[in-house]
Amino acid sequence: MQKEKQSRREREKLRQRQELLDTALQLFSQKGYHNVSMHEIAEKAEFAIGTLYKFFKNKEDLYRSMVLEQADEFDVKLTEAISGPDNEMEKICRFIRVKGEIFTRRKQMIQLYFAETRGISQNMLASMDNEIRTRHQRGIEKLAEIFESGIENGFFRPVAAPFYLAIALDNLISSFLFLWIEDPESHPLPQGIETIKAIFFKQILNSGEDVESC
Amino acid sequence: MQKEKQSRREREKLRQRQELLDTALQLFSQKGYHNVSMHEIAEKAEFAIGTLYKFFKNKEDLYRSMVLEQADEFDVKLTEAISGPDNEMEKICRFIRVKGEIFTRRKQMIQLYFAETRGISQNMLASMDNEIRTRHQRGIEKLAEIFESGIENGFFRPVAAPFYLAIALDNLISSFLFLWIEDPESHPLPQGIETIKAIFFKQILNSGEDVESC
Amino acid sequence: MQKEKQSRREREKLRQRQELLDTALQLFSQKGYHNVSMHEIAEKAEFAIGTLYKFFKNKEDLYRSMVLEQADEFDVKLTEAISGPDNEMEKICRFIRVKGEIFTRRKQMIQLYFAETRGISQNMLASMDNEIRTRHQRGIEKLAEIFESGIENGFFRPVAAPFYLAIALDNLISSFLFLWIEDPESHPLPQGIETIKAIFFKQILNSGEDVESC
Amino acid sequence: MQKEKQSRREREKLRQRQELLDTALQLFSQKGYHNVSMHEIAEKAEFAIGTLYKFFKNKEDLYRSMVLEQADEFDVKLTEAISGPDNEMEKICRFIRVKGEIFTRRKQMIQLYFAETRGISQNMLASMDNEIRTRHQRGIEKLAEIFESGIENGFFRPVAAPFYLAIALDNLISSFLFLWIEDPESHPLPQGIETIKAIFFKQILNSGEDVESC
DNA sequence: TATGAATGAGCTTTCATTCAT
DNA sequence: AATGAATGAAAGCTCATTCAT
Repeated sequence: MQKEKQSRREREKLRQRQELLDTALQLFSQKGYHNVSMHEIAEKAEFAIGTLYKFFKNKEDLYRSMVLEQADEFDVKLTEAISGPDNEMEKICRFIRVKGEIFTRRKQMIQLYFAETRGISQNMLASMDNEIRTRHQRGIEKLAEIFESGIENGFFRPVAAPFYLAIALDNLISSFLFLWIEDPESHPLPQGIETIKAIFFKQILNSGEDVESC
Repeated sequence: MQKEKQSRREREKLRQRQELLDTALQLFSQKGYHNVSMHEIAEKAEFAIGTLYKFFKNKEDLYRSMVLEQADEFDVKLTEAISGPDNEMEKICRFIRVKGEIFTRRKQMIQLYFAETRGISQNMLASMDNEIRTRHQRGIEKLAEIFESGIENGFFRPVAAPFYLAIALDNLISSFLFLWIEDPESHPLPQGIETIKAIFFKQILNSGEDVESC
Repeated sequence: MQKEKQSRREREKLRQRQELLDTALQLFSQKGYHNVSMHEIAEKAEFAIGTLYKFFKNKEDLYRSMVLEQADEFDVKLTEAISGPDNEMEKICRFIRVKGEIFTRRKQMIQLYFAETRGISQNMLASMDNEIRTRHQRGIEKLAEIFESGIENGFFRPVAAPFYLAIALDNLISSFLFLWIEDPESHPLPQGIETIKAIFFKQILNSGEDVESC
Repeated sequence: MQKEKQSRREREKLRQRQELLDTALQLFSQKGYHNVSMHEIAEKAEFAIGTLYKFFKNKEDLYRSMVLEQADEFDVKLTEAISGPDNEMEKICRFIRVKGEIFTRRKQMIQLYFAETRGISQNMLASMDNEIRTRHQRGIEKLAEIFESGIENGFFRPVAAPFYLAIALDNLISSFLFLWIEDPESHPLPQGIETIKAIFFKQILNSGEDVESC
């Protein structure tokens, strides 16, 4: 019973922590790190300022935790998408689809994510920066492996190093997703995907038929 | 003589202004807008704080001026690169080359430029933001026109809308340039250019030979 | 008990606020608005600068609050003095007495009050200025009503419009009070009151005896 | 010739000084000491800031000089008014008239003058303050002498000490002048003068006829 | 001699963080 | 354990004053 109570309390604590992280995400992505005060976060999340500092030792820590949490989810999903027994084209199609879904559901997060994965972020924490980059790097490497095995079994043509193919694809996807986010009416997602297929896959696929399945 | 003196003073003033802008660029791109104080800029540039305020009416104005100056140079050069009487492939080759040169000479600036041209920046000035984006947009449109005319006269294959081709190319270039900036040894520029050619141009060119000329 | 605690805290808060207002009054009236810094007020009142800003949202707000508080007390007391069922002469005697008492107790305040009620103050807040003037105006009008009814029932002689009589009396009182404040030994209050009686009341009273009662 | 040139130069200098003082009066009385910058004064007077400092060693000195100059003029005129061989009533009539004229011509100055002659001024310079007060004091004493001699030769009734009569009259005049300045339409000057006569002179004059001559 | 560019002390205000309750 | 009042370092900015030209 003591244990159960303990765990109930702990669950409660985790829930509160999550609430703070969610509020932080919302405010930080809306206004940027320096334009959000700890008081504002505490107030919006309906906690006392002191409580905020029980969960996160300072503003940086809160920001760091929030970004890492977001990156975690991002990476977990993308890794999932390109794992499993399916063939390479299917994996890549799923990669595109999942990346699109994440973008759709979390426009907020994207700003943060890209701010951090690009060399753009001037954010305090070299360490956080590195951690996120490393993770993104690993994602890219996973994707590269797909291309590698795809090339090995004759699915793709070796038009470039697998790593570069992964880089190219990842960025092409992002480009069109950004376009779509900024103006969804003028640039619907399917159009972006079509373009990627037309430019990228027509070139690297040995047989063009499979592209349609995406 | 009076006139000469006048212009000497004015030149001196411009030089000082430029020095301040350079210092500001350096600090802002290293640490981010909110982590640089006006005193820090003044001190680093070896001016009194009051002098800083003679040149720029406030911090925002300084930042704005600095970013716009950078964007100006960026855009002027890129626009130059894709103007003139040459054929489309040559223009695009020059575009790639010039973009690479700019990246090479001004790593600092790039962070800022991308921070602003993407939807990432939560920076105060919607107006500045818009101005830069508009300019970048125009650059893309110029590039799109190249593709359009290239398609019209049978140089390129109409694999996608010219605007999307421009988006794709611009982003592919940036991707590999970033790669190179982060780790020039592992990812030399020529390799990036090769990849772009292999993926992008092999696909859209009607005749493959010209790619070599880049 | 909860309630009591609440009210204790609130009382404490009000006490602190009052302390700040008192310090502000002291410094502002000694040195003038622009010659007192927020840090100086905070230090003298033994609060941290941040605490000062918890109570007043900026310097102007602090000044405004302080002046209005003073004016409030001033006006409340003077209005009280000339209200009630007594005859006109008694009211006016009380007006003189109360005005004297206020001057006695609050030399500081007077400087501020006069700075504001005269056309002298170039103080930022037209609104505050107006509010205080309006209030002073109302006080004068009340006094004028006394003269009016005093004239109606034959107590005073209609030597001038009631409003002008009020103006004249109010200023005569102030004149002698200032004299006394500047040098109480040479110009004791009773002498001033005697002079007002001799000049003003001898002239407007229908029967001279009542003057003695003041 | 050298001398003449010298004096021409000196006259020129004086003219410039006067121009600066005039500009200073205008700005200071409009906006208050702390809301006017030395640059603003220099610019409005069309002098270089350095030149301003050639004439006045600092802001305080400029302000001081300007106020004293104004007070000088004020006092000179009022002293003139109550000097000469005329009888007391005529002198006092002239005093009222001249004070009115000064008010009329120089609303600006009045604010400053009163700000300084009352205990109101929190202005830096105790010395200036004292000088002006002393001067004002002397003016009052001159007026008191009039009353004294007027009493001596039976012109006025000794209803109060001459000094207090002077104080009372001076303040009554100011009161109605202020009233008139604030709202000339509702409170024309003649009405104020009538009231002073009715209240003050009816009481202290031995023979009422002369009042009309004012 | 007149100029005005340059200076930097000092102002108001914000906000991350602490700690007594 | 949770609270939020209190703290004070540090920011952006102004302006009186100086001094090289």
